[in-house]
Amino acid sequence: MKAEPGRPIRQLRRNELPSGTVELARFLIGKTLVHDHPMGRLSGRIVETEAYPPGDPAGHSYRGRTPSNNSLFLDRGHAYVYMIYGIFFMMNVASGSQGVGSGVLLRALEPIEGVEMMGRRNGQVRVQDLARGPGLLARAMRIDKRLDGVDLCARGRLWLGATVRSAGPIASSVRIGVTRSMERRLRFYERGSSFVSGPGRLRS
DNA sequence: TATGCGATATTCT
DNA sequence: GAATATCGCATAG
Repeated sequence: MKAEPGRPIRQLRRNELPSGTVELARFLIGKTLVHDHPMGRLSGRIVETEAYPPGDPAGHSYRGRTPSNNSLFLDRGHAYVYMIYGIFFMMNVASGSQGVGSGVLLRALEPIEGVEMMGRRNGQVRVQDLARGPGLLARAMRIDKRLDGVDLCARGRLWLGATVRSAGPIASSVRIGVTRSMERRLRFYERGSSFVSGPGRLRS
């Protein structure tokens, strides 16, 4: 892997994270997700998120705290990782205070470091597609259930970093794939980014 | 470009 | 037994 940045990425402190779920979802656009993997560093610029606020019928915390969704109830800045459809993992950033179930789903990244390791096999996969969509994002970043509950603001393998390149205009839309509260515009993305997921009409 | 469907495991009813 | 915050492939327009 090529050591890319001239300057180390600064880790975000918890008190820099906005306390509201929607605010955090917006805030995270343009920020960095870093995984210091044994095989090398993987990092990417967050370009698409979705908010799942407290009391949201579409949120995993809606029916109360269970062993599987416990991480959503941690203080903001903790990772909630779960498996879906038996195949993919999804990563969220818990957004509430201790005991409040809410989070922000990370939906797409612009790969920065470790691009080769992100599963680009013999140039078949375009860089734009490596982390387009929440399932692909987790796969590219080598995120699985073992990272569930990790504090992204503490020293560890997985953490949130400050902006590397400032974000362009941020647009919003309805969320993708949800079947409840379908009208709420809780998806946020960097307008014009070619790394954003979803159908064309939800990317501009 | 848009829509439909199968694969697959865990959780909850 | 049903549902699921998905993806990739197939097919049609």
